[in-house]
Amino acid sequence: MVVAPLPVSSSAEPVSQRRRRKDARPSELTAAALDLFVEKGFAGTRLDDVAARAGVSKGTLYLYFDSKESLFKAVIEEGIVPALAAAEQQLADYRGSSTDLLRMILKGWWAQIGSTRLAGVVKLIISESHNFPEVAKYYHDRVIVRGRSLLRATLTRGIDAGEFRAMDVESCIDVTIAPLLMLIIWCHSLCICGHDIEPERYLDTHIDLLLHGLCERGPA
Amino acid sequence: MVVAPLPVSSSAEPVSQRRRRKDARPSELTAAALDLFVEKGFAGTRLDDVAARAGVSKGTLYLYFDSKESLFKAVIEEGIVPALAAAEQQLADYRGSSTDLLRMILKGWWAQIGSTRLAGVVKLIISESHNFPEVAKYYHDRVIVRGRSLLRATLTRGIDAGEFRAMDVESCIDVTIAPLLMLIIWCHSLCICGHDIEPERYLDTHIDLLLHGLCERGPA
Amino acid sequence: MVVAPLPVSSSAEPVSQRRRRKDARPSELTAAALDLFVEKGFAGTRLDDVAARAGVSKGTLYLYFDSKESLFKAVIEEGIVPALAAAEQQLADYRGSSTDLLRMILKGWWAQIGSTRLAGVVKLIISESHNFPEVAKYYHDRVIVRGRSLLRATLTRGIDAGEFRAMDVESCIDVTIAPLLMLIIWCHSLCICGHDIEPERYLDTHIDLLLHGLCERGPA
Amino acid sequence: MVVAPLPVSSSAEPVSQRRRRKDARPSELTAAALDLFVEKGFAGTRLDDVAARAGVSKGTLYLYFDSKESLFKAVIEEGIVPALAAAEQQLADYRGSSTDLLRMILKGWWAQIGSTRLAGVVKLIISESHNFPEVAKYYHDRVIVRGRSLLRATLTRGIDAGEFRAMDVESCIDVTIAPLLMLIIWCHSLCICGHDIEPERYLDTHIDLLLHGLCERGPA
DNA sequence: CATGAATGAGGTTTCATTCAT
DNA sequence: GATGAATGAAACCTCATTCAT
Repeated sequence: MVVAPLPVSSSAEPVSQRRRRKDARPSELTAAALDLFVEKGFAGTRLDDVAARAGVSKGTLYLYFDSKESLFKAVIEEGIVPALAAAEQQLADYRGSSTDLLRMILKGWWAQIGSTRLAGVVKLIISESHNFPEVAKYYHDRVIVRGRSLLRATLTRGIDAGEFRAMDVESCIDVTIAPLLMLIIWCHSLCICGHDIEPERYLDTHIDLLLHGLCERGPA
Repeated sequence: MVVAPLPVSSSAEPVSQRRRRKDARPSELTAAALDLFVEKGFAGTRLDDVAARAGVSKGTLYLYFDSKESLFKAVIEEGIVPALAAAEQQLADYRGSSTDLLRMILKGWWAQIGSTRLAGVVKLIISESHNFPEVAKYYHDRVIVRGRSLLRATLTRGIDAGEFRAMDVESCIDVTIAPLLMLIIWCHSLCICGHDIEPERYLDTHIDLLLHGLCERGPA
Repeated sequence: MVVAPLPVSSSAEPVSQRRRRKDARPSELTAAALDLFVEKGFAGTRLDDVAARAGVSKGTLYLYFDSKESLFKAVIEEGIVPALAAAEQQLADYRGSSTDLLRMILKGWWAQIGSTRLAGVVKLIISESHNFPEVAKYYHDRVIVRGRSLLRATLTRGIDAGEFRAMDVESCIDVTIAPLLMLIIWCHSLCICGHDIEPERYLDTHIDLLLHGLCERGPA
Repeated sequence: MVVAPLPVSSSAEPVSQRRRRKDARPSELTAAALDLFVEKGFAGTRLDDVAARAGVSKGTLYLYFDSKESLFKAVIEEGIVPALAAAEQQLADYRGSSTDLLRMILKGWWAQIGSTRLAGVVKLIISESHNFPEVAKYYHDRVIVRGRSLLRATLTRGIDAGEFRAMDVESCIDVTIAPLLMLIIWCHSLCICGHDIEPERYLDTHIDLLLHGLCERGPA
């Protein structure tokens, strides 16, 4: 029971203040919920706090979402798919070396997702998928499969072109993704405690090691 | 609040059945708690269920632990430190190439931690550290710092010996660890949904890419 | 709090569509409320549902009624009194045997009240009077007293004329009324479950037994 | 999820105070609930009040009943069936005139049910069956069907023996029962408001009218 | 007049914690 | 030492009521 995730009311006619507010509410609420779910986990988040952070009363939440669980699902759904679709489009007609393409994907991922509030969604999925199998399935089908396809195409292309060594592509995909996801987790959970990570340096090292590792004698 | 981390009752004198049972209780309880904390998260786990899984009454939990939170801390404390100490000892007097040492560390980590129930502790820390800063601090000081030292020493040794390229060691450590931690998370949270990971293959690829990436012309 | 019990707008002057609508509103609302109060009880009825059934917004209810309770009272008040007044008038100048009069009252009650939506009001009083003593008092004074008077007069007349046996009139009244009220309750509450009642047959049997019971050797 | 409706612990061995209390709890709770359900209706009854009346905390209710609804069902189930079974047994081997039998049934009903707290259960069914179809079905099958059978047998026996007129038995049953049920309703709901009923007189009149009505020339 | 978004008190339900047995 | 019945604070959720539009 989610309404109009994106209030695209670019018509010329004047919309009432009230209507504009109502259109904006769902994403105000999911934004507040995202922050708290990421911070406290699903079970640890109180709807009181979500409402307070969004600046509304507890009851208002229930005008837009049937239950805590449906709010959770809306948070996930609203977050990722649009971003991924954009990424796919952007890379579809890339011309250039696979090395550059791979570098561009990883950097782009950081710019578009990893460093934004969308990263919280990723954290959420990782933490809560055990308790929400349906959400995990949804996310798997809509995001993971497509994200892996992107990398698979890139790696395969590089191997076919002789840029990369012949390797087990499927596990290469996983090993490529893993440091990205851990970066999110570190930023969201563990930065607090002592050891700070500098994302740019971390990513550069990951890319450097990866491309060196993929190429027979290091990347061009 | 009593916590007997390891029921080392290897004394020769005969202990009564009841006494042995009492000594074993704490770790029976933390074992049950670990499973459920990993599966449902801290807030999502009910002490009823912990007690039921351990085969005792709910009240008994409070004979051994002051509160849900102290049970959580005991789960963490009991789990990791002994394992890490063993690993440090094992590697202290290693003689051989840094390449082999690094390979051995990663494989050993999987054998001693990643594939065992200790992995659940890691998952827990990752999921819940936000809500338990003290636990995160404790874990950081006792585990993360020492684990990173191990890798730092290995990488530095390899660079000094000319086996590895000169690189930014600190971020290399993180990038090396990340796939290990993600492997745990995948096994504990996401395996359910569709994409199965084969740990051995995944680790081999990680090691292969890493060593290729670290060496100027690939590992020997 | 406005209550227009009967929208008697039979004036000759033309009223605007809007005005006619406004006059009709209160009874549209009480009609919707009656249905739901009967079906779910007072506490179990949501004003949302009342408004939806009447085809107006929830706020509109509050233009006509101060509160849920005042809506309830209006439902009761609007329902019964007019019908009873009509019945009294109709029977005032009856000439004929008491047997026929009694038969006519019971049949008439079914035709005018028992089989109509007014029956719901009776059901309501029965179910909710405990929670609304004032409403019960009001109903008692306006309806019960007068209804019993009607029967008392009829029975007394029959006894005085030698048509009926001399009996305890007050309890005869109650025993006469009881099957009528239970008929309403059965139709409104219990018909659902299995045992169907055929009101005409039921009434005929009631009248037959009653008149046989009242007369020394059965009715003429 | 009801436990041991009747704590038949007449064994000689001493039971702990605590155990005895636990056995008694369910019926203490249903007794309290019955009172309030009858008085306020299902939706109008707060579990706080039920708990308070039973002298326990709100949480304790949930040790014995899964939900408000299951408490309601327990109230119904616990109440009637035993009483009816007793009545059936009592009448099974009756020898005597049908007139006396019928009189005995009606008087007995008042003594065993109508004048006891079981009457509240009847009131409840009447008020709430609309909202709880399953409960209504259960009650219909277990109570109504059997109660009607009792009367059917009696009436048929009387007609066959020539004591009663040949009549439509099914509707006679309903008309016989109706004043009993209304008596309960009056005692439980409407006595408050003015018109008091005297049950004994009311019943005598009902029986008098009924037997007179059934017999060709009045009962013997 | 009419709307329906917003409110918040109050209901049902859960669960960490206590304590008499 | 062990139990599990009892507690009550706090969570989720509902809905009568209000008020800006």
